[in-house]
Amino acid sequence: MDLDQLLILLKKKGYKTTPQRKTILTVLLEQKDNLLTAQGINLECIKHKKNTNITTIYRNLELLNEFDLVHKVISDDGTAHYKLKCIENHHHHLICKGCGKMEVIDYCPIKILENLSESKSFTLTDHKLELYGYCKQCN
Amino acid sequence: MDLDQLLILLKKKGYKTTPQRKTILTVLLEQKDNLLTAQGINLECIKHKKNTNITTIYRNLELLNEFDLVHKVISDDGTAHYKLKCIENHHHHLICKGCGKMEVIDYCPIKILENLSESKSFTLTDHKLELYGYCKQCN
DNA sequence: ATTGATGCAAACTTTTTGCACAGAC
DNA sequence: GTCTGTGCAAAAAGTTTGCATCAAT
Repeated sequence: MDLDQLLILLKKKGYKTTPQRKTILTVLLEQKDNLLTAQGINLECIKHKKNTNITTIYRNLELLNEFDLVHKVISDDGTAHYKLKCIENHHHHLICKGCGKMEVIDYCPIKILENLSESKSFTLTDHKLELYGYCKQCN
Repeated sequence: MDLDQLLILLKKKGYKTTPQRKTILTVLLEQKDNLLTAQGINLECIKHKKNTNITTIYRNLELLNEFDLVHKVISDDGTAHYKLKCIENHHHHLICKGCGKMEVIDYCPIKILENLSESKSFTLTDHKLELYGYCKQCN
């Protein structure tokens, strides 16, 4: 999925194409599987010399989240990190308890735990699996 | 692990036994595998007629977290939820995207995805596996 | 022309910090 | 008596909201 496809998708839903929206999506597309905070996106926008108000960034991220277009991960310090869903090929993250660095691992949950430590030279201490969906009442 | 054991453990590390600390630990022990926010703990303290300043709660949770005695889960709205690690028998959570309810599932990541939907009548839409540990540099 | 989008400032929520006083050892 | 713990108030950080204005369709 590229910039134009995303914009067309939003346009179909009644959302306009604006320079700010373009910049934010461009930044997210560039980052691929990297997780970025709202502040991080802001900095990237500045690098592109396309200053974008932080409020606008939040509002666009919320919009993207509504249509399930971004993956939102909340880190241990409570800050939200985002990346586009459309470019991810289903994988997960290694999060270093030392430096907080988030690294991508390409495989899916099942059976990765054992052969992970050596292949990434990452010492596993803990893991969190959170499953989302709808419970009996909400279904 | 019960209240006295926890208090002894902390005392060994140089931390004093105070009524507030006792109340907070008592509340956490009662909740077993339930996840509680700092505010939630506050409410429970009030129910016990042992009012405890919210700051004190945060400070004690931080202390417990330092010694890896609590499990800290951050939800999608950015609020931290806690429970004691010492009473959990390694499991994970189902988080309803509708109401946000967090329910315990007793098994571990591997191979639960397939037989989950029917056994809990929970419609899975998404899941997040986050692995924590130390990377090459931090090791 | 209409309706959504933006920018600014201010509000809000959760969490953290500074400081004086209280209390556990 | 010492030193950690507490409560209060204020600050900080991230995020959200209200409102007037701007701009894409």
